[in-house]
Order: sequence, then structure tokens, then C-alpha cells
Amino acid sequence: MVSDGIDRLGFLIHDVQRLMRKRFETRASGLGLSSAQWRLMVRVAKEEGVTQARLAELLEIEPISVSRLVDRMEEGGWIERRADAADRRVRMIFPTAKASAAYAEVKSLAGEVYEESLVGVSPEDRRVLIRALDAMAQNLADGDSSSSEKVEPTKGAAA
Amino acid sequence: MVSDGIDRLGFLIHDVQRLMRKRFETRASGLGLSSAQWRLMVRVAKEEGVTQARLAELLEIEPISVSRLVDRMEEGGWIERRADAADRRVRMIFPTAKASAAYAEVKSLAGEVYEESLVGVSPEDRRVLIRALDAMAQNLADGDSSSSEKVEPTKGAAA
DNA sequence: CTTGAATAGTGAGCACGCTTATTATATGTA
DNA sequence: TACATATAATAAGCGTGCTCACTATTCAAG
Repeated sequence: MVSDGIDRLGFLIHDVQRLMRKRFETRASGLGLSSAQWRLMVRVAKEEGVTQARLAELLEIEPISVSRLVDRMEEGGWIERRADAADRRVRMIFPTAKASAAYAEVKSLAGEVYEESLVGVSPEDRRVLIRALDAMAQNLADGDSSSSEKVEPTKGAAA
Repeated sequence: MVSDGIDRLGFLIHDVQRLMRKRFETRASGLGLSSAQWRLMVRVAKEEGVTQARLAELLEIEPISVSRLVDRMEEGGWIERRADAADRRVRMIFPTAKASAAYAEVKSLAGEVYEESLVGVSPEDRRVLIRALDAMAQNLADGDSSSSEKVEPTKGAAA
């Protein structure tokens, strides 16, 4: 039997992700937005004034990574930090007019890349693909400390 | 209608890739190998004495990235560079005994991560998944200059 | 009020990818 | 032979992620 290809799964996922990111960034380079910045921008657009800590949760990256991303995006004029009157530790993130203007364009651009990547894949297979990827994300998130469980390693027994 | 989820494709691929890499690196951390180093090691194991330029082709990353990767792997004692008697520009890459010993272990470790990620996905859906990902990789590689085409942008008309 | 733990954000420094430019060596051609 | 081009590898410097360590601030006990 020819291999079912499961042994290539990691390489395949890796390749597809890399190629998609590359293609997206090539297209969006005119806008000056990277793929990571675009992901962050989507969250900020949906929830203006979100805190950096919340962004780290939503994007599932570390707060320090958000810090750096926001640094560069602020320099680029995409977002702005504002102080929270109620909690002086907090920096609230708002999109600039420039970001709002680019939002729709970047979203349709992403849609184009998705469509191009799926040429020749039937609607049924697309549904299976999404379902399988959802399951994988779920499986991999389980037992990962960054998921919603709060199982403290209290060191004592579970009693 | 509930969304078919295609609009989440990019995020989904991104998440799955990130989670798989993370889980693999957690498991393999005892061996001191990162995911990128493991991918390179597989190639070197299959083709001892391969040049860095060839590795860049195989891994589809830039030669300079191979240079850095090989630097760190040489420091880690995983591979060694040897001069080519026939072409003094070339550095041939060989696995060390340490690498050969770890190879089988790392491979089975990757297999475990694949299986864990696919829990609850039927054999039929797995086949569709692999097929769809293959198609996507192919679609995305097309029109990408780093693929095997050598369409030189000769600047003149296509005649 | 004071102390201590938790939370928000950042600094330093690393891995791994990239682009652009440089060096050394081979190779093809006038 | 000599010059131009191509190829192998590396250097410099950036983007995006990470860990570890730190400051500032808030909140919960006492």
C-alpha cells in the first residue's frame, strides 16, 4: 500500500502555513502590514480599546510578543496606545483611521489567498478539511497550559 | 447559514502549525533539537554529505538561513561541515554519531504528535485532509519563484 | 495601613526566518 | 589568458516568536 501520508503531516502543515503566509505578505506588502500585524489588527478592529494582555490571550502568544508587535504597529501608525483612567498599569489599544481604511481591503485579500490555495478542492473536501483542522487544533490545545483550564500544579496531592 | 469556516482557514492552519511545533519541541527538548533542526537533520540523514545550497533547496528556505541553522547544529554537535576536495566553495554536511543515535527516537516522537493531533478524525477524513493539504501546497507553490520552474523574467516579450 | 500576591507591561537576549550585500571560488567566453 | 558571470557560503540587520527577569500598579489579607 502506498503510504497514507500521515508521516508527512507535520511537513505538510508547516509548508502550507509558510506558503500561505508568504503569499499573503507579498500581496499585502503594499499596505505595509505583516501577517502577524494583520491578525492583531483584526482583534483590535473587533474590540477597540482591548488591552495588550487580552490580545495576548486572544492571539495565544506571550504578552511580550504583543508588546513588540504593538511597538512596531504604533510606529507604523496602525494603532495607538491610550492610558486607562481606571487602571494605570493598562494600555488600551485603538485602531487609527489608517487601519480602519485598510481593514476591508486586507480581509478580501486574505480571502483571495484562501481561494487560490483551495483550487481543485471540492466543497465537500473543504468541509472535511476545516473539520479536521478544527479537531486537530482542539486536540493539540488540550493538555496545553495556555488553554482555558486553570489546573494549578499545586504540588500537593489532588485532595 | 452557519459559516463554512473557510474564512478561518488561515488562522486555523496557523494555529495547528504553531501548536504542533510547540508540542513537538516540548517533547524533543530533552534531546536539544528544535523543529527546524529536526527537519534539517532528516535531510542530512537521508543524504550524507549534502551541501548547504542543496539543503536550502530541499527545505525551501534561503541559503543564509541554512548557514545559521548549521552554525547552531554544529555547535550542538549534531552535524559537521567538511570541505569538498573538488570545489573549495562547498561545505558538505555530515551527521555525527550523536545525530544518528537520536534520529529514530525523534522520528517516533513526531509520529506520536501526529497521532495525538488526529484523535477522533476518521481514517477517511485523514485521507481527505492529507489530499487537501497536498493540493494546497501545490497551488501555493505554483507561481512561486522558489518552485522548480525556471521561468526567467527575461524582460522581453514571451516570444 | 502595611504587607504580599497577582496582574500589566517591558527589557535583555535567543532561535529562526527574511532581504540585501560581500567574499571566495568556478566556469564560460572573447 | 583575461574578463564577466554564476555559484557557495557568509555578514549585517530586521521581524516575530520565545524565556527569564524586572518594574509599576492593583488588590486581598491582616
